[in-house]
Amino acid sequence: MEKNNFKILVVDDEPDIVEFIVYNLKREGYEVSSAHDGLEGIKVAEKVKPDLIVLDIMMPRLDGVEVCEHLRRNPTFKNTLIIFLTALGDEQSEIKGLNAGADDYIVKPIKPKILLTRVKALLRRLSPDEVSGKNQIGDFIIDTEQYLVHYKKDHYSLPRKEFELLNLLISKPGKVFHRDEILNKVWGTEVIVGDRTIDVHIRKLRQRFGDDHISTVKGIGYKFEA
Amino acid sequence: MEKNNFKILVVDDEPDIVEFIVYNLKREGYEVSSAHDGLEGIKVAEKVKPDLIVLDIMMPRLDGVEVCEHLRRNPTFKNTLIIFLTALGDEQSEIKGLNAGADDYIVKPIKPKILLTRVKALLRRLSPDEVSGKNQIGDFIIDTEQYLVHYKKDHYSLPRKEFELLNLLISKPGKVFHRDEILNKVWGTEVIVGDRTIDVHIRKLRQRFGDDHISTVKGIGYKFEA
DNA sequence: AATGATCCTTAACTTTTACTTAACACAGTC
DNA sequence: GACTGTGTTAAGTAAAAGTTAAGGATCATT
Repeated sequence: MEKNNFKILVVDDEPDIVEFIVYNLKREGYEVSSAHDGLEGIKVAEKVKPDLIVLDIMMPRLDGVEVCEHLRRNPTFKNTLIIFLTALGDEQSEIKGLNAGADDYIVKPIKPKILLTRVKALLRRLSPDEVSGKNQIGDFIIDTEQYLVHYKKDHYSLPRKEFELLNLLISKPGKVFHRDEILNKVWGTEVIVGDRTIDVHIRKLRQRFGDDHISTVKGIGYKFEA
Repeated sequence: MEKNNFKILVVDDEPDIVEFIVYNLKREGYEVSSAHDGLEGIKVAEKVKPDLIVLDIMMPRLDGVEVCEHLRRNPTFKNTLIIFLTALGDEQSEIKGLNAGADDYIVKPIKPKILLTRVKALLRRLSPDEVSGKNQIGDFIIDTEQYLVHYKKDHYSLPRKEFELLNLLISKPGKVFHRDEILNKVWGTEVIVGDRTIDVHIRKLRQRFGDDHISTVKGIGYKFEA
């Protein structure tokens, strides 16, 4: 069981279904809470501030669409992901749900695999900074797992700082990274290094891969040219 | 037809389906391009940099899942939304698709309403990011993230003060900015510079973009002409 | 623990670029 | 026609980044 820190709230009036979903989500390492109708759902949501809510549409007291609309009005939940559960073929609910601000819906009966992949797909969007795996742009492929940079059919094993600097710049091609930002993300907030340190590492990257890929924006910082 | 600036790419090997989807999206005001197989899809994507891609899974040359995986490796497309088209009940593709980094999928046969509400739901999530960092007026686009000024299909990398001055004036087209105000906002309160300094920077901007965009209000300051 | 290799940071120096100034020209106003 | 505010230009100055080599830190190897 991998560890991840996402909080998920499951709201449905049928206890069996809640249990079934909660069980599957917990097995994946999510932190799961639950509620059994719309009103309770809102209360729990306000308390635990989940990253994602699995929300049944047909419920007593307050249906899923209303819950969704209510939550979306609150800035706290503007970026909370919401997945609806709908009865098979209920196209109307589906449209209403998405219009109410939901991010996805799943048709009952629920298949665990489908549920989990969709949850994962949505949550991935929540942590965009994560640069795991491979990162390709132009002639470059950055392999963060192996700490390797593939460039034009060759591959290089860069020193750590050089690698992290390049990886940072490449993570958003074209974006100008302020020197402060670079220091924070590559060197961390605690360490204080001199002004020329960044330059020296930039220079090494330019020596390796040519001057055309990293450009200077004077007074601001550096950027990777797409 | 409302105006929105989102670019959508449709990739499917069946011309009828492409046409059908393109027609529906265009009616909503989206800027739509299309491709007829995976390889072409990637090429077009790299050219137009769409905000969202509607991607068929079953295609010759390169199937949708592969296209998706390829694109996701490139930081440029890290936040590009991807919707898969799958045949009815093909649960395996669905899971593979979402694992490959898709944001949603739609089961064929496609119903326009479903397609459009889902497209809208996904794009809504994108908007706040898109807006920040870009400022468009007339022929100008100020990109503060890349520190670039796009002007009539060309782009310029201005020195800092010039950039900030232009950005200030353009932030409220038509408004007259007092010289004092300009000094405060661009130069800061601490620094004291001579009278002619502003003029010189205004002049540089006029040299670059022509005299028609920035006009002098004698005794007061300058303004950007909309 | 000693060795050697690699990597990181620094400091001094050079180069480049951007910014400011000063001197003067011009235009409109009283 | 003196005054005020802005336009223009080129030259001087300041600031940021580039470059280099050297010293120290770190790490793997023996």
